Amino acid sequence: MANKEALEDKMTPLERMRHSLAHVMAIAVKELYPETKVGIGPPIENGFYYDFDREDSFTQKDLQKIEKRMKRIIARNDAFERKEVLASEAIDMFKAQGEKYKVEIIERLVSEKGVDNVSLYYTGDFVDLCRGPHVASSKELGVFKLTRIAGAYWLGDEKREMLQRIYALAFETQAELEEHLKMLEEADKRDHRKLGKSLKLFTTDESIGAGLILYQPNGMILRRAIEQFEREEHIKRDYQEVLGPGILNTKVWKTSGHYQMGYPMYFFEIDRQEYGIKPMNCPAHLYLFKTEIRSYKDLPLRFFELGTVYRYEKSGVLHGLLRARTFTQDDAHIFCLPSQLKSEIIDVILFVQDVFKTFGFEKFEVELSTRPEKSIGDDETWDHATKSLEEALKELDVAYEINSGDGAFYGPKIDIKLRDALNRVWQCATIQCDFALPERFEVSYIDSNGKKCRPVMLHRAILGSLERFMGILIEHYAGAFPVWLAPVQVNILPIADRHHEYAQKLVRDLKRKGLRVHFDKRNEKIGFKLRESRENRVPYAWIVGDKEVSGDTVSIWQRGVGDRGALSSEEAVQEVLDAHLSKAIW
RNA sequence: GCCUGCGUAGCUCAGGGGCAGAGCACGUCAUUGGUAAUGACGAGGUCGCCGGUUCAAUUCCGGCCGUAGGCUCCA
Repeated sequence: MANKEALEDKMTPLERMRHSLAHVMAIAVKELYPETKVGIGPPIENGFYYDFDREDSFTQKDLQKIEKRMKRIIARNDAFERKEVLASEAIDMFKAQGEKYKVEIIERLVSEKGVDNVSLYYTGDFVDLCRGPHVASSKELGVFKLTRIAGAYWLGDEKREMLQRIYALAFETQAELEEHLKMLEEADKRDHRKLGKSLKLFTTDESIGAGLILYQPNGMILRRAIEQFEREEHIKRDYQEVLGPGILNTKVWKTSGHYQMGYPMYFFEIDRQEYGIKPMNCPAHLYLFKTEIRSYKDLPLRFFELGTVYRYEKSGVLHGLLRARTFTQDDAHIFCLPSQLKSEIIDVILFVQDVFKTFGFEKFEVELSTRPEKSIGDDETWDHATKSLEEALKELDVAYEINSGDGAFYGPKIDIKLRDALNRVWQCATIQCDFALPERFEVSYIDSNGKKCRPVMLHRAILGSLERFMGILIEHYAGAFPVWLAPVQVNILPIADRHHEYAQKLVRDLKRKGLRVHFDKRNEKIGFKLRESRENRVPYAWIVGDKEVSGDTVSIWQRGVGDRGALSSEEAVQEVLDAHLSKAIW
């Protein structure tokens, strides 16, 4: 076993505290429910968990009892004592206690790592196998709160037994804990599923089926705004938009390999031919490439598709817009010469950054994933591609981390993640080199010597899935979208019926400029209409009454600003138009 | 797919073996108003679906579907 000092170095004091609290939780559970067998209990971001095996399920009430007992245990102020023993001794001891999971861990350590000794930690009467380190005594433990119970497979293996995991938050001070709870509350308020419902963006229905999204008119406006922007940006950058069919003969999925790999897709039969609903857009693009003899002069060739795909996601992973069974990718495939690889990658990275920034995301994280053990292609090809990716990143002076061996079996890749307003990380963009598909579909171009050659293929997505990105946008802005994305940009609120005619003129003015306006004609008081406009996060409310009609003005209420007073109607229209066209973020 | 919880009006939710409840939204009427909720009246339900127990099930039990949080997956 690695030496103690090295491990202590690796664990921060906070992690050590959380880790020790996990032990305290195990002690509490064993004291309250002695028949329970313990699994493992590591520190995690914001807290810790411990896995238990017990006949009865833990309930929310049990959590309170356990939490109380933990506090009592901490008050006892037991020391955490470390003791090193022979592995065989430890096995005997845990066997005698019936702690089969601990026995399994030690046996693994012995057989896989060849350890002789293991370390045990004694806390009062409780002994746990653990490499440590721990706090010296329970006095040093901070504040914590048990949060929830969840199922978790032993060793993360879905074929093994399902244990009960108790999650807890833990911090050094009460203030930090409360701050974190506040953050969770804020995240809950921003939940795209809740906002999606209240802002009438999208819905789902159990009669329709799990993981299937229905766009409401407001959601469709948001989606179209994103799509239109993407089309324009792609065309600017010499991509050609294409569209493949939603179903392709299964033979194609056999050629691509998805069929043999058991890719989660849907199949059905027409005229005794089996078809598969597309879970990816690439095969169609490969066939489109093959419709002509391509010259090296045609490369790079960039096919772009807003491609709607269907995937048989497991029921348990579905999550609003973030994980649905049908979604649309902003997908593109770039066919190029190996020598063009680097500059293509640079262009894609710049493209991604541009797009992210336009949507209001300033912080990104980049990961480069290299060749995994199981992979196809020769060393030279892999080296060249990986180097191209890496050089592109270096040339752009982009900070990145390397995920060694985490690439796809068919090629290395770059993933670009963004951070949202709550500093959460979301995986969106991906740039993947693919050596497999050009080969499998036998695509080629003619080089300057008249020879047939295999082009390199890049798969890339910027937003990833439009649904998922919309979910991220909703949470990032908490539903208060910038003008260019807002389903309703201006709400016109007349004070009384006699102002409707003037209001209608304003509606026309705005619509003529292509702006999205809602005219609230309801027989309600202005306070009520304004309140609702605010709740719907509409960026502008224009209030019109006698004063405005006579002066050809509007009284502007602006989101994030409040009552701005009167402005001439002409200037007001121009202001909204500017905010719309400039895609200003506020 | 697995574990645990949940499913009552369009929405948010209360209730609980014996006539199904509230607020908001919706409809009608009155009110024509100046920056976060005008008032009155009305309509709205196979209590997710199927089966079982019971004189009686929305309520208890089982299965299924959906959903929430995790796990596994999504590399």
